[in-house]
Amino acid sequence: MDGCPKKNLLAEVLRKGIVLAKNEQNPADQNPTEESPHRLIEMRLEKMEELGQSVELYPYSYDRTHTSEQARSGEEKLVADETTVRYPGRIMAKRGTGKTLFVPIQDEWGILQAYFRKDDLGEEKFAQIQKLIDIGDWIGVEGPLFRTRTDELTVKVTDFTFLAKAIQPLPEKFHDMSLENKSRRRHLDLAMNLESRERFKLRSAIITDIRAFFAEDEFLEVETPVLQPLYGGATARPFTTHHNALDMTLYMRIADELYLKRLIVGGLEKVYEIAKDFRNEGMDRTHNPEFTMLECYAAYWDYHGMMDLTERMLRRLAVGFGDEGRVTYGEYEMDFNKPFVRLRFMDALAEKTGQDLMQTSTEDLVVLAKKHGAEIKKGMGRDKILDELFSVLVEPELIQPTFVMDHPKELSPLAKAHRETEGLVERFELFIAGFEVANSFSELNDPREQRRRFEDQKALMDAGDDEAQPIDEDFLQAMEQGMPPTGGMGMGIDRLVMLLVDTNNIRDVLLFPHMRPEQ
RNA sequence: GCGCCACUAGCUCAAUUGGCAGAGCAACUGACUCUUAAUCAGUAGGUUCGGGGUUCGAUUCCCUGGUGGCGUACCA
Repeated sequence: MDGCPKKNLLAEVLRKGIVLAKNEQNPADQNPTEESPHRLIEMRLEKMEELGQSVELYPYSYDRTHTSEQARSGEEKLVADETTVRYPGRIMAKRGTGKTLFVPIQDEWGILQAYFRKDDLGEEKFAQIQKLIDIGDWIGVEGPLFRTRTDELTVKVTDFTFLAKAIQPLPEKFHDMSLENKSRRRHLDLAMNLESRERFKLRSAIITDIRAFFAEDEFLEVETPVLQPLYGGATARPFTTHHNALDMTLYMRIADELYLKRLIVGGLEKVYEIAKDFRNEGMDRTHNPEFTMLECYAAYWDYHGMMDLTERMLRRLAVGFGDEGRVTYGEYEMDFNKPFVRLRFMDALAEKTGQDLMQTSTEDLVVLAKKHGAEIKKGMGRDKILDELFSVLVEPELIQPTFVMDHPKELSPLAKAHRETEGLVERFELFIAGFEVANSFSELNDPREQRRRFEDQKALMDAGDDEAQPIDEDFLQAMEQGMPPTGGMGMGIDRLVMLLVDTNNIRDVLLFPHMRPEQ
């Protein structure tokens, strides 16, 4: 094998070839990197220059008479009346047969095809569209509508206006872009994928409908600070920033809860905010560093009131955006028309384990949890073990909308103690398709108790827990002014949208998800 | 954070044991007056993610850095 003559000969020839190529290259090629990478762009710039000699390259406006949708819906009358339409959009393809040219033009609502004929347009104009105007450019076409032999609604172009040049080429049209490319260059994703457009329009419509829902219920939409001198209302690490004029540290909010409660103290009885929150934590399929959170608070309500509100809201969304109240998510089919299941936390565990765990000793609880495959770490409190057990035994089965209520106390530092059962709090979480959609409490409004809990948090913080909350004296002072009984609810809007548009990746519902910088 | 996998033309992807880096779309030239993934003939396009190593020879094997995907952990 080693001395194979054929092999050595081949190697020698190849080596010579490489040396030759190098020798050729060195003297001749002064600028080897200059030429190739942008050849497509250079080509387009050249065409642009030529086109610029006869038309305005970047005109200021265009008078549209019809969108693609309006042209389609009004076709019968438009064709009968031989109405001249003026239709602008982006060129998505060019199909020429020498002296004719078919050009699909896309606007926000879809694609309408345009038909260019040399005989109709004359030599110069036809040469423009055929030679100088590229896929990706924007034009407005003018002419009557007709149906082609293959029954495609088409603008028969009598004149057209150049609207803007695309120096960059569009991506290839019949393969999907990678999720990375879609997320990094959303403008291309939106240009190429109408279903992506529809998804983001749906997100917008969902949020609009949520606002309408709260307006009908006479909630007041408010805005509270994003930049906060102290962060709170959740357990999470914050982003930190600096105010130059005041020379002070400010934090991006991790929640708006503490400010909304001050409004309740002030006498605004029903408030809500759709807030961007920021948490300095890991990113994955279901977490983005900035995300949209709905929080609402209502004076004189408890968590039962919030449960009713949450159920009404989600049923409305499922009717509006699902199939008559039914929503498909992956392999699951949920029916929002039926009353949501209401399941007490401890009852669910009792049913799964066959015993009342309120009475079980912590030692027995650890044994039980391990038996069911829950991960038990040192230092976990009794309630934390219950939570682990719950997430292993119960959560995966919560496909239909289900309120899990009355949690153990340790898990819920912001909730009011349960009015009947010792050791529990008045809280609910809404689970749908196996993940948590909403979280709600009868809000704690005793300032002495609130101060104790802040001090517990402070102790955790001093012990090195970087997710613990600092003591917020301003908030405590507001609470000392007296907050009426209040129900509060928080809902992750991004995850709600994921559910309604049936995707398992948060990047599909965020126009510009956070990405690591390229290179 | 950790683990596994991926990165090749503007885009989507090939490339046998380590042996001349390819296709489709987009682009360019030409033909074609109802096309619709138009068609036909031809042309051009590459730092194979960066850096190092092994080898006569690396897209391929090893090390290292980057980015991404999936899983997992933490977490609304």
